[in-house]
Amino acid sequence: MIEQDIYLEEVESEEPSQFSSSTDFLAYGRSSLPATNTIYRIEKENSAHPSNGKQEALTYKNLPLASSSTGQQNYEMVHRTAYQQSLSVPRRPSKKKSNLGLKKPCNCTKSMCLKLYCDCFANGEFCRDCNCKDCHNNMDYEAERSRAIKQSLERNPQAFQPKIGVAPKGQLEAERLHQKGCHCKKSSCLKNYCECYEAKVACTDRCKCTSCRNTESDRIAKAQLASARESSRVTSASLLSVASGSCISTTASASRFSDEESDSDERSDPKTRPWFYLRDEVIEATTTCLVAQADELENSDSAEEILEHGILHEFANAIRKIIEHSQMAGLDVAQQDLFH
DNA sequence: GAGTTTGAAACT
DNA sequence: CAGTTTCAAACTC
Ligand SMILES: [Zn+2]
Ligand SMILES: [Zn+2]
Ligand SMILES: [Zn+2]
Ligand SMILES: [Zn+2]
Ligand SMILES: [Zn+2]
Ligand SMILES: [Zn+2]
Repeated sequence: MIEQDIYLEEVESEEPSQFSSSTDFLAYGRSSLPATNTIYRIEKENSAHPSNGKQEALTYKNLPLASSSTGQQNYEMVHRTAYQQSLSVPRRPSKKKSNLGLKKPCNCTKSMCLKLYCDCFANGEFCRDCNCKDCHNNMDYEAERSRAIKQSLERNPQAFQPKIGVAPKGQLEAERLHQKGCHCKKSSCLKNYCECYEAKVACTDRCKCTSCRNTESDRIAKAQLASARESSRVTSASLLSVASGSCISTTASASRFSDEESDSDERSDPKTRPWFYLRDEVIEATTTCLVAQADELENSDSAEEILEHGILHEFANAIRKIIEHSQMAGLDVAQQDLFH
């Protein structure tokens, strides 16, 4: 198992350059076929495993087979595309943030990964590092797989076309929308059940969704709200930072508490310093409160001014509480739970 | 991890 | 084409 994995890595690094770069036809969700006339035949060869003579390992070759002047989509081309991508689409590392663009393993159990239910198959990829059971989406079942591709294309000639239009090079946002549209009924198109929402695009008139909250105007409003929240969050945090003197500041109030003059820790009592009471936890708790306040106000159709007012009020409350606690000259003043 | 919800794909 | 079933992922607890 492990040995085979290593060997496949070797194959990947040896041969991918024979194919055109995948970036030409990678798109969200699905692959589009490269603009090429050449049809390749994929050959499977059995060869001894490099580190284990008994075990068979696979190597794949691409051989020019024919030329098509039409460029018409057929299952052989899909086949080739799949192989290209199986080489070029990076496997999803076991754990990593921002998995965008990386193939994520499927978990199919009943489709043999030969129906569009399977994301790997639907993306024109071979299953690799998947958790599927009884998987036939690999070169061991080349014929069956080709038949399945052909079937899928018969049912829907667009089956392997990208569902979301590719943003053309120069034109931004041109038609980066769902081509067929969704048919959501209960998600308001606000959960990843919705293909539009999942692709981070707005629903359009192509969609036949009911009670949609993923229209273009919905998205704009949401973005504005988020940016307002973020800016207020940053403002709050920076205000607290300035107040604590952790910022190099030219303001009088900050320089009054400047730490520069005192070289030694003992020279001035830490308890007289703002930063002693405005530790990271306190700042974080305060920020959390402010964000929570923002969230509350967000629901009541808030003009942005009202929002800022409320947040400022909450900020004043926080500062007041912090000062109260700092005046209790106890040993670990700031360690008490401030917001209970 | 188990159980539920969801909507695309498949089927009739 | 419409109605139903199947399926795997998204989600919930
Ligand atoms: Zn699968
Ligand atoms: Zn898979
Ligand atoms: Zn599979
Ligand atoms: Zn939707
Ligand atoms: Zn939609
Ligand atoms: Zn919608």
